[in-house]
Amino acid sequence: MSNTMKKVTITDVARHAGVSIKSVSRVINDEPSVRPALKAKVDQAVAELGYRPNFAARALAAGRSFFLGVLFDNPSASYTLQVINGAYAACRAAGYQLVIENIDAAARDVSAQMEDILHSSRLDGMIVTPPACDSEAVLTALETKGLPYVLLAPGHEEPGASSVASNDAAGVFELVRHLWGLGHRRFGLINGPATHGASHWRREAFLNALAERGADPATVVMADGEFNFSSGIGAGLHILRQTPRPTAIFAQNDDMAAGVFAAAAQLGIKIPDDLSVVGFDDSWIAKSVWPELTTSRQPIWEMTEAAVQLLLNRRKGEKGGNQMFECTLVARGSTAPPRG
Amino acid sequence: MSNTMKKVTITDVARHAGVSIKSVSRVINDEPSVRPALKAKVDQAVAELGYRPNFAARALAAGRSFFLGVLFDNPSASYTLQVINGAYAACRAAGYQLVIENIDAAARDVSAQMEDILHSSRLDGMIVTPPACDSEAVLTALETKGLPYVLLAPGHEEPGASSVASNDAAGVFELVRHLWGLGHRRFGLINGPATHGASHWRREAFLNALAERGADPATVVMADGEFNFSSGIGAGLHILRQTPRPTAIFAQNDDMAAGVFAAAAQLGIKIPDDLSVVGFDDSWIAKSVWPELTTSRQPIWEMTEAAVQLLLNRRKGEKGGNQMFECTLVARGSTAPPRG
DNA sequence: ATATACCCCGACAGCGGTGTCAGGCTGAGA
DNA sequence: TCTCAGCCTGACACCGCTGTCGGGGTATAT
Repeated sequence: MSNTMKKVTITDVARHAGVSIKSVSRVINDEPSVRPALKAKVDQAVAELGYRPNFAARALAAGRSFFLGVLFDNPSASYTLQVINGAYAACRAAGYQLVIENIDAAARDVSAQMEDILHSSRLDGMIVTPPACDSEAVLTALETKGLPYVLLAPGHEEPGASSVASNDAAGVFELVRHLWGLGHRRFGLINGPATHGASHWRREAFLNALAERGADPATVVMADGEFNFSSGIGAGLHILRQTPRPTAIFAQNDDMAAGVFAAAAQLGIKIPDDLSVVGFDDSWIAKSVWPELTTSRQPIWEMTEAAVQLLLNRRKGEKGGNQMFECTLVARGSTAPPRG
Repeated sequence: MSNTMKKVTITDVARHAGVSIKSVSRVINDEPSVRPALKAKVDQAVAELGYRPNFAARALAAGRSFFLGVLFDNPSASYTLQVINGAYAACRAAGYQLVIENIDAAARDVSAQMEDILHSSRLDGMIVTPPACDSEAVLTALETKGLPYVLLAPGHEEPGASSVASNDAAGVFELVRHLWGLGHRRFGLINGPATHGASHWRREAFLNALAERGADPATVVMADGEFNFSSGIGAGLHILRQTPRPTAIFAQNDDMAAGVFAAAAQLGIKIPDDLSVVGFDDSWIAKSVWPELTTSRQPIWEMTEAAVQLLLNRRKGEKGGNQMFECTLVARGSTAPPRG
């Protein structure tokens, strides 16, 4: 093991193994056509010396940085952190480093921000999270810079772009099946902001699923939110003051669903006795309310790992693809049969 | 501006400005003894060519990486993200990159994990967040590697180490003053885990503040939590079932305070009418409950920025220091005079 | 005008790897 | 046994920037 502190370089390894530095380099990089015997010698020397390649030197010589970036726009705590964790794990496993980048896609100077980010940190690739992945300016910047990127849950079909998405529609269908099965017939729906693609397709999926069961979509009480807690309160209050009051509310993400809890508390409405609530994402907040929130789990971790893989594969010349992940129903305490 | 795409190197700038590359380097690095006229020429050339120094080359030549790490152990969403954001901003401002590192300080192989992290990513410094900052193994690894580090809210006095802390005691005193002023006399206290230094001193501060006002600390109903939501529920239930029931509960962080909300809801206890609740940190969850949580704001952003500065200054040979930040009371809807 | 410091600036050698390319070794075919 | 691919391996330049150090310029004193 590495008793040796202080920088061991490739030259040391080469000398120790009695081969050339280039050969060591080949072994390190898993290049083809390296005879097993050579590889063994080198591997042993590496182990004995505790050698670790120097990032900077590799980056400089190879012209790549071994850095992958994740671009965030809306730092919604739970979602963001899940993405970070997933990407982090995948990166480390691949010998890459993860760097976080933030922009404000709503601002006027998006292009300048992107220019700045892309220029200053020489990334090998970038994962673009919603809603940045739907920003024209962001994609253009990426494109002109020629940086490989993969879109996470993009709201639109980008011709040649790689993407990783979740089957939200199926997830929503499950949710509806669940609620319908419990006996609910009067529904409330809280949409997300129009800038997020998810807002559209989750709404469509919800209304379609209802229609499929013979319900009249026109009876659904809708309200708009911002994918955050406080907007959920407002939307929740709006919906819960309708007559007849819905017995179940679908909030398009967990944060807004939590807001509905607050709204219900204010109005003295008990969950799940008087009202069932479902969210979407199964983010951290879903288990931070009481009763815990029934929701549809989006496999964010897996999706992010896939995104990293896509990025790495593109380096090897492979074409990017479009992967789809399934959402799964997570039934918790916030849903129950309607009373009466 | 930079119409020019494709790598502009320091050589290009030097040629364009009619100076040597070393002079450009000097200007870039703000080295002393550079005549204004020279600096002006270089700056102009840099601007005209849209030059950005290459990270890898700088890192390789200078023997530093321009990377700062933040070490996390307990990915408590809100806290973690606030730290990341603060550190991110400070890093970018200083021309550094931020890399996130996770470990499991409770695991047996902490040393191996640290070894791995420290070896593979050649950081220039590291910010160590709680509770990792109190892990013997972590600090030892840092020390033997000789990597500059700064402790964020450490639970103990580490002789030569730099640290940034918040004045939790004062924050807790404020909280007590607030509750006492409202008329509360029977209190509940939810502690954090023993591995966190904060658990100890927040408890002491709370009991002292009460004693100072003539209350008998022995009447305080205590329960232990884990600094997370669900443990807050359990602790809350425990406390709220006591007779006589406390009229106010201090949970040592916001997550557990939110748990108390859930516990109260289960027992049909109304906040703030029947029970006042206060937390600590003013993290994201404080505004994700209803009524919003009265808490003590810990200036995490500022603290993190300070930590980065400390790290950067140490590079310049300055000695590290120990900075202290004040906590401020944030009165929201979860506190009110006790009923009756 | 000349000497004496002092202050700037430039030439050059690496930092630690990787890409290129030529040469050596291997095994198959004659 | 000799020839000729074909597969491995090694020598070397170079990626873009910074540290060192010596030379030249500038200002001040004489």
